[in-house]
Amino acid sequence: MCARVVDKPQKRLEILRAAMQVFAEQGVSKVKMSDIACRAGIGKGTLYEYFSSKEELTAGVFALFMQDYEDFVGHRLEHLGTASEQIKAFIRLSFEFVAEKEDVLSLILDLWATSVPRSGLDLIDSEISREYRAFIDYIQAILERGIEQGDFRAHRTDLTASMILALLDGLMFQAILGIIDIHDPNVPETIADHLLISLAKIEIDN
Amino acid sequence: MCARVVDKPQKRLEILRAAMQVFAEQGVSKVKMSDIACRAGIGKGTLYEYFSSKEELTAGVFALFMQDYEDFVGHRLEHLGTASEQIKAFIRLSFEFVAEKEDVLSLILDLWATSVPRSGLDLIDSEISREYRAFIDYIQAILERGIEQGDFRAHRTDLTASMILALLDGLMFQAILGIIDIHDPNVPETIADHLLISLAKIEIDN
Amino acid sequence: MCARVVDKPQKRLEILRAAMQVFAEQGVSKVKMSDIACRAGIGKGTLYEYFSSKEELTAGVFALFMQDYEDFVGHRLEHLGTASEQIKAFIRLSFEFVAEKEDVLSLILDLWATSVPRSGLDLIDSEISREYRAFIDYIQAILERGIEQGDFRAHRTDLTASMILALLDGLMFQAILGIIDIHDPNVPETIADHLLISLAKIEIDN
Amino acid sequence: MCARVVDKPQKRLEILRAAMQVFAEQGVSKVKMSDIACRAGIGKGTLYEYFSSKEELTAGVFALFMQDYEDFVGHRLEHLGTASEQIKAFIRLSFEFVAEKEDVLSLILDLWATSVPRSGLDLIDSEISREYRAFIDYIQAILERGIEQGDFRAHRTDLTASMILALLDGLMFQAILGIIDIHDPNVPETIADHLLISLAKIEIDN
DNA sequence: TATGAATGAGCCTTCATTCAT
DNA sequence: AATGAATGAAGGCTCATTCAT
Repeated sequence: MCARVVDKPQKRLEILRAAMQVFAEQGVSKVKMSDIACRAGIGKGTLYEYFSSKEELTAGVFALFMQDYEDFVGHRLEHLGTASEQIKAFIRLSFEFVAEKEDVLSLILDLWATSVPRSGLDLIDSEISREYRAFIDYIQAILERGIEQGDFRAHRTDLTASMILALLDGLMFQAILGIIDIHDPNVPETIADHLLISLAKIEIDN
Repeated sequence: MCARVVDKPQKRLEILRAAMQVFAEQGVSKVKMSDIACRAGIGKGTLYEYFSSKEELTAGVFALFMQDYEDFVGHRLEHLGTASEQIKAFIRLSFEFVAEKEDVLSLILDLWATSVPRSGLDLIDSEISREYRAFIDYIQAILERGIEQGDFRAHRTDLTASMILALLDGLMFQAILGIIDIHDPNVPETIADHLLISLAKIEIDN
Repeated sequence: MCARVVDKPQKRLEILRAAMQVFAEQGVSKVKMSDIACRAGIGKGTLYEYFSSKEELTAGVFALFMQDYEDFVGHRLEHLGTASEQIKAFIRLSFEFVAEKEDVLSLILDLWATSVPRSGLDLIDSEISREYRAFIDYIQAILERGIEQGDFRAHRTDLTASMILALLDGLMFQAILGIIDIHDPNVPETIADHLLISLAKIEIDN
Repeated sequence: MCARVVDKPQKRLEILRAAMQVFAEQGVSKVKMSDIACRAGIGKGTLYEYFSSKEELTAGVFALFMQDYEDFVGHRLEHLGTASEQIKAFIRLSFEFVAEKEDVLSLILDLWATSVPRSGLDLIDSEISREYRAFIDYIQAILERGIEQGDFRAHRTDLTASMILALLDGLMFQAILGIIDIHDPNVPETIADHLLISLAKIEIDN
């Protein structure tokens, strides 16, 4: 009769948020579509109005998580001055992000596991790889600028960028396992210091 | 009088190796018990003579992987001299290990995803956590000795140990994604250099 | 807006009736869930919308059978006059019931075998025991009233009640084996006569 | 080399006794061949030296149980005088038998359930039926003799024989359920009294 | 548009039976 | 004769997906 007006994109987002929670709590492979529907407060069949399969929904959750990270970090980095400051801020913001997202932190592991090329979930894995490379490029660009501006010594910035992200990833894993305290501000501070020391121009000069 | 003689521990190991391969190729959750049996060249039912469930078999695979790593790295580290050398060797050996194990590398991600505390697989998760902490302690001990011996400046060795492992973990992830080349000897070299620079006593003195 | 409308209790009953048939034909342990689904004209998975396991479904079938018996016998007994008449009617109705239910008669044996305390099927066994005792109490009450009213001589009514049910159970077993003819009206008649003779007040008086 | 001398029939019997125990404890369908082998203290494969299948072994257990009953009751009945005494003794001995066999009592229910014609276990079911009819014939012969000798009134002895066995079967079931106390000597006494009253010549005369 | 009842392919696990020793 | 490791058919149960309402 009369078409109820539904904000589809909005509802889609709500579903993704609900799914993200449940995925984080139980792990992607243990979660049933009905669990997600239940958490989202909708019917099981309705999920399929927004996502054509569990795989697509999963990909959507992962994409959203990456988007959250980009939004969280990206916006606050742009107006910063030196490359050093940006690197330091990047590390700090990354920690803040995971601290804030603590409840869905374990999702990252599933995200990683799912992103390995062999998995049938091609929707996801190519996406992740691309996003990941984009982050590396982003960091690398900062490093390059740092070298240009005399902040950093010249070096293989691609490797350093990889290192920085690797460091953050690995620490997130330890945070999930409860090995490091994600809320301790000393941690990102110390990490950043170590890093900047090894990048500093003065080291080489000596 | 007496039945077929079988080296049970040996066969158990063969099954684990077969399972490790299949897990790496397809991901733990996609692999069927029949796949493993098939790869191991035995009947499906025979698996249950050695493992009471898929979960237990999975735990066994993970434990074996960790054991492989410990064996690979541990044995070659002991006879080395200075702490610096040991750290450098640890990084290099870790890279060598993953380069050698390239075919089962992606298993690590499943291992991690499975090891997050919430997952029902308690057999695994406590094991992983414990193993992981043991590694950190091991590195930390090297660092402490390095400080005593004047190789390294004084600092929070717990954090540095965490960092080193995090770095290696994160890089392994990138290796799996194909972002870094695990066979390039420059990578561990550069990583180690960065690290040692940031730990070196002389930097601070200056 | 709203999903398919289904009379769940009604469908549950239909499934139980179908299962009852198949159980009677092949024996509980030989019947597969898929057999039941097939007979009920539904999909295998649908069974699990109504029963969480084969055990629960089995318990449901048994409960239904007992219910049928209670309904069949109970309703027609109430308006009868003397205790003698009621006992006689109880025996006759029990025979009529099994004659009518001839097709599912053999189910009783499975029901009994399953109801023995040791079997894991606790859902069933406690139920059966309780129902059985209820029947005994019911008969005992009739006997007590018969004594009060001078129909029967005084005696241990609990034992007699047990006897009466035992007799009926045992004869049902023989009916299943084809040893007695359940349709012969002389059988319940003769049984009842024997019984009433042994209960009659006049015997003792003499 | 040298053939070990084994008393096959003896060992066969030991296996049957072991199986009888386990069947009684867990129910025929829940018992695994390995359980029986374990209880019998032999290897799983050895069972198949004595029985070609689980079905045959099960049939053997049931036959043994019937044999035990026949032996227990039969031998002590022969030298008794009147038919009344024999009937009374038969009831008492039946109770004594189940009291003595209390540990394997629940086996009877499985025996019955298995004996229903439709069950695939044809080995067993025809056997049971035949044995059962033999018992009825036996009782009937006693009754006939009782009539000839003037102990009992004339009546349909086939039905009475059925009744007597039905009564005993039904009471055994109640004993298994814990409804009657198998050790209470009043029970068989009372049962027998009821029965003999209803059979007595004098009743009819009056 | 929303729903949840229905479905059946698919998987883990069991266990009677076989057979090499 | 005795054994127990190996097997694979079989069955209970799950869950992503469909579709009638």
